[in-house]
Amino acid sequence: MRVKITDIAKLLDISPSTVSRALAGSPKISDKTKKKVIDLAKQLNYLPDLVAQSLKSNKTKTIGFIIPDISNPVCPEITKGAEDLASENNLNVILCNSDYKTVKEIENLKTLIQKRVDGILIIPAGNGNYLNKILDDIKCVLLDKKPGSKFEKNHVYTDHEAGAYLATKHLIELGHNKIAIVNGPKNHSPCEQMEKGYIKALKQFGIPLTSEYIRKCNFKKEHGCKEMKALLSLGKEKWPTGIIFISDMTAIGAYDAIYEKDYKIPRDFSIIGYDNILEAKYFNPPLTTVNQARYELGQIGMRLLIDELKDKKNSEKKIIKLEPRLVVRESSGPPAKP
Amino acid sequence: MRVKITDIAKLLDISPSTVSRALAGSPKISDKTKKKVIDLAKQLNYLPDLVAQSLKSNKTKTIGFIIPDISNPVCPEITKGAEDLASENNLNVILCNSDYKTVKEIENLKTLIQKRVDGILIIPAGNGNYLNKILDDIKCVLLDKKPGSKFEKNHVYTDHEAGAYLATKHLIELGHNKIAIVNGPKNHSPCEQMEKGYIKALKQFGIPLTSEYIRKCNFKKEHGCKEMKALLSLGKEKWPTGIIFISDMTAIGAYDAIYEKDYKIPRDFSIIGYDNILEAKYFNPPLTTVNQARYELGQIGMRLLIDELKDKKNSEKKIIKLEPRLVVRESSGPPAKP
DNA sequence: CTGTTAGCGCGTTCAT
DNA sequence: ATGAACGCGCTAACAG
Repeated sequence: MRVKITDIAKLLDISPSTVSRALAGSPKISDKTKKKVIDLAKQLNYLPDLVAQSLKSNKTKTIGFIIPDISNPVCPEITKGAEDLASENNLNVILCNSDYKTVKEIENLKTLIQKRVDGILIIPAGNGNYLNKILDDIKCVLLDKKPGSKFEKNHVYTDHEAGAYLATKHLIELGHNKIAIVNGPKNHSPCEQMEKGYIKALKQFGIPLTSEYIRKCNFKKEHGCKEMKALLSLGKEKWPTGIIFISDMTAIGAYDAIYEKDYKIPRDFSIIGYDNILEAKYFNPPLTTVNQARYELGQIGMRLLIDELKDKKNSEKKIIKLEPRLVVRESSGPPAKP
Repeated sequence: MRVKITDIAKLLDISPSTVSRALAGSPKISDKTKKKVIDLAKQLNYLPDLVAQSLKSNKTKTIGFIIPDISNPVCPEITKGAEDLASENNLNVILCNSDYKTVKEIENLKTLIQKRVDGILIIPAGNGNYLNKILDDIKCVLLDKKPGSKFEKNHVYTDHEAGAYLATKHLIELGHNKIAIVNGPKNHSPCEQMEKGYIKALKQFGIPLTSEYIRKCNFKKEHGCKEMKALLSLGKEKWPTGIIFISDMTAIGAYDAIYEKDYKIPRDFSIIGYDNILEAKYFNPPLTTVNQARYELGQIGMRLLIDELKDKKNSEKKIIKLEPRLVVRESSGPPAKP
């Protein structure tokens, strides 16, 4: 059995509240009793029961953290940024994967609320518009989702519209005019933004949209490979010469499809990824990509949440936008002359 | 204010215990009251307070999960394996990073115990021998640590001795006899095992040990780069021609050091990594490495823990050993002829 | 300075 | 089939 406050009280023949106060360092307790209590507690290896404390205090010192998939290479650093700061503030993090499913996300949310977490950090699986009801009066921060017109929550997000715009413009300036985007699923906030940025750049440079060049897939390598194969099957005349992928992982899947047919990058296809994962620099050829500050995203999100936890009066919500940055490497170049 | 059982009771003019029983589906409650209660609960969006339940039941439905660093590319998949299974079993996971520091690890452990987690999954930061006292009567599973002679806990680990042996033997069979290992820090269980495997292979093939060829560093890219530079500074005569790294990330750091001096892989140096991260296949050249089943490690660990949670009688502890596998790619080849 | 009492929200006796 | 009373471990209000 674990030792509790009443055990110490009995052994010392004092009341439980005195023990509690002594342990809490209350100034009203004599130094003598304080010492007695603290010594015995140490000796018995007493550890306060945080569940009981939570019931009383209405605080759990625990944060819920919901992300799509920790094995997506983007997530670990976001998580680390959040966890590091939580740890510094004596907070623990419950990690939940939604697997990009809003149903699972909502289940996770309910459980977290039942566990009375002090706050929630969430990267929405979908567009996140459905979250306002559930999150209601929970302190929380939405990550990587551009806030809608009526935002009621804190937001930290990367300007993916700008990211996709930069990538598209880069290809256009290299001389490409047949540019495809292999985007993520519909109804996913960052992907919606990326499509906007892509279209904005094309329009700006007077390049007509081609519906076959706007494709959707999921975030894994295999999906990128499959979409690249679909593009290849369009026939040489209609091939896009520059392709932007939703993630570095899907881009690397495209490498597979391209090499399988003995084409070359960037001679035949310029490939641009997204995320700038650590390994992108070492791909063959090194991948041109859009860098986003992942650690900061998590860290700033947790910062906002912690600020809100400390803040008694329910002050105004904050929005923080992070700027992505194009990283030009060798997977992009001018298109082959016909 | 959140709605609680007593609220429902008052509105229905029945006792809290009846509500509690109805919600729990007790057979002693009439179907009529049951329906009334359940309907109202749904209507009021009642969610039971799990903190209060935990205090009563001594169960938190929460697992503590301590790893060195979620941003180390090995960890996410282990975590996913564990979390997926936890999720299926209505368990949540509190994620803690020890940052490879035993001090932080022990702090995390204490907090988790105070939060009364049902069990703990841990990848020890060091050799883990100090853990027996603290974990004492906590249900837990040690991950990626070879059990000592007197094991009192469940263990799931990869046979890193075999992994390093395979890598070393591969280099020897290619014709190398100057083989270095850039290992992880001392007192780290997997690294101790790897050194054993390396030495075993050298001995078996009658190759003498060279102390300068046994190096230690940390797990990040930069550390691998630094150690490779140190090896390069040994001078051409003493250069090892084959080098085994503790991780794919440190190996890729070595690529940097090698390319900086315009040497070639594997012409001048054969490089072998460890882990087989998803991206290793796409490095330039594709990295020969040792594959370990990461998702399975986490999953099997959680399986064991869940089994132990269900098991009333404190049954015997289990040890599960996973076998690594050499993945030969193009970063390893015969040494250059003198 | 210290002890007594009460209550956080729930489940579980023990009554009826 | 239902209600009253109690306790999980801790802290805070009240009393002295």
